[in-house]
Amino acid sequence: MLRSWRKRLEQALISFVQQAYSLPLERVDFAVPPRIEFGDLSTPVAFDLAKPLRKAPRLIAEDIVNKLGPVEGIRRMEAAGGGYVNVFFDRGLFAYELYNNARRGAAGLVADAPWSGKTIVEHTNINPNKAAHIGHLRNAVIGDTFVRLLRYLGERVEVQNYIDNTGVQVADVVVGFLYLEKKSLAEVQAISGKFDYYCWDLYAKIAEFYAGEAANLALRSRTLRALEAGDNETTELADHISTRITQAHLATMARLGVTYELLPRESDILHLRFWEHAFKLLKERGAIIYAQEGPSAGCWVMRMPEGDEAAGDAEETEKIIVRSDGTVTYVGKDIAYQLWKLGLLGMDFYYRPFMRYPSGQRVWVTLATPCPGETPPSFGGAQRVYNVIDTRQAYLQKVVGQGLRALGFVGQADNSIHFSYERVALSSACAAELGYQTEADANPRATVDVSGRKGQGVKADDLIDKLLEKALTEVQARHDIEATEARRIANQIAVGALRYFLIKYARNSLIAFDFKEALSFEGETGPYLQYTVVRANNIFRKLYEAGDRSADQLTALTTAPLLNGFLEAAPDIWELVAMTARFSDMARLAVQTMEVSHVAKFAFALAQKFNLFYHRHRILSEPDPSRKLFLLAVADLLRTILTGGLELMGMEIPERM
RNA sequence: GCGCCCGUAGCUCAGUUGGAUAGAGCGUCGGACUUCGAAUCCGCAGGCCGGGGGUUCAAAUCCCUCCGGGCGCGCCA
Repeated sequence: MLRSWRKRLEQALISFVQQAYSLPLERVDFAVPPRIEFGDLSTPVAFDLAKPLRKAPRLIAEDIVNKLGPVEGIRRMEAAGGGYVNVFFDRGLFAYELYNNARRGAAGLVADAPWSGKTIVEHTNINPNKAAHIGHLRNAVIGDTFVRLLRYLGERVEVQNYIDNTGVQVADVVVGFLYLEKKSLAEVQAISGKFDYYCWDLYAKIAEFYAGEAANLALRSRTLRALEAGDNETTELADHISTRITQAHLATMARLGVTYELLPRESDILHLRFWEHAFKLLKERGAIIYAQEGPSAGCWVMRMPEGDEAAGDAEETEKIIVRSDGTVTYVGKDIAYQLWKLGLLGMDFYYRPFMRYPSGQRVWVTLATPCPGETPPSFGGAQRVYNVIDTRQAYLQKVVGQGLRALGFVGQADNSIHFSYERVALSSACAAELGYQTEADANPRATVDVSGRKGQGVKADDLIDKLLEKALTEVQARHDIEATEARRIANQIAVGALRYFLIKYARNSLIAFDFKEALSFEGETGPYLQYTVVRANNIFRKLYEAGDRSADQLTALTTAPLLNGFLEAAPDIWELVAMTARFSDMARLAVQTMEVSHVAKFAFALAQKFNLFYHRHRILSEPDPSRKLFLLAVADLLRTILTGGLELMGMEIPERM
């Protein structure tokens, strides 16, 4: 809605500049003034006109203010500072329209029509050979929040979680079971308890096993080849491991409200010969070549230009795509997968249902052979793909893009976007707490890497359990309610705290994980936001309990003149109202910049404003009925918008806190 | 060596396409619960935005350079 108001003003300014100065303007930029006294919108347009008009910006601004004439919804304008044009809305009219839109529900908030085509977001992508840890959670929560943002803006989104079930990491655990623990498939199947935790420990032992005897490392290559060939006992064991671990990952993510639609498996890319097809194309185009000599002799490699070629110091590095033992690296398989995602491969998977969420939503998994039963939805073939992968893989993503370009898919390569983010490391204190380093080693400024290979990290389920336990204590300290209800609320709080913690940092910022911060429920945290909405909801619950039904017809009773009277007299409340209008702008910005932390920062700022409002104005005991109506409308607007913000972040609103 | 990222208050971090007096949280200290629930609110203190140069009417933001830190450059992913 704010956008249409802005548009109206922009049009008026453009035609005025055309008329008065005979200058064509394509667009006018607007900003939110730093303080509410400066108005509701501000434009530096006079600064841009200063040069062509050879006139001081301040004078141009005054000219615009004096001569522009009336614009619907604009109460007044003024020239300010060195040449800003500050614009003041008709507060009543604005609030009235805003409130009526919001009351229509989510649809009232959505501003954009969907553009044609489908968007695939690929996230999580944990190697299915061990339990998920805190680093994986950051990926999944950022990815899931981004998906919610895209859907809010009206885009058609398909969520994929790639299962790398034929890679070295799975092979390592297979080797661990077969040769280190000497277990048969049946024995592995019989392992009870948390299988992902069991594999976490086993995987941590494998490096030592390889280092022990030279022959041990050959077992990895042998296992890897068996996995690619398929249809053997080794593959059966690997399938059991990766499927069981994938189930564990999906269960962990479901605890946080993160869901998927398709699990594309790497083994199917191989067995359906997606890779062979892509390999053929790459060879035909000369995108990859066979290395006769040098360190990569016997491998198929892609040449990557490096340095400034024009300057003549063009050095080339080689990226191995097919190993000398004939197996394919991750990059090779990813090129084939990207081609499929963008609908460029001309081949498709087979599918079967993998599991069903409590909501009824279904997750599908790819297959290499036809499967009778339900017809799957149409997967793949997207116009645009976001790959949520941490920044350390930027080089590999570049190689994959290079591969697509070499095949002639230049525009499509640009539409396959690396959604890059920094990793989570352990703070020094945290690493010491977990016994990964001694107090003496601890450098308070440094961090310790999370490493699945070393078995170092905070496991996702452990962290969620810890949050849950703390939340339960807090809930029980405040309310005397039955156990299941307390647990449900504690769960909502735990999830809110964790998701907010993982979203509030900009994606470029490395998170030094610290239990004290992650487990905090005060200040800039998820529970703070939830508490804010709970407070607002309580007002309406109390009202209802007292038999007051006026809230049911708030919009009918709340007229623009009534709103205007109060809003003109209360700049702090107007500031709160005006801020809620920026919700859609914020969502658009978050998608444009691929920065989900904007949602977090916006929601927090809004909650702060509301808590201040809540503190200053007592609503239920307000004696003036029309003022009470006004305050109720403000609280109602706020809780609607803030609830929408929390939904974007995957946070639920507890009944009480 | 080459490439990418970062450096803002004691600590952890925000800061829209360059815009008006650089903001939060935590921590410290001091206040506010007979009130719609204090998981809250208010106040105090705390900054050559790593250094230097440049572009601009305007730089924390863009360019150059130096210093300090992280990551990548595997027949792992």
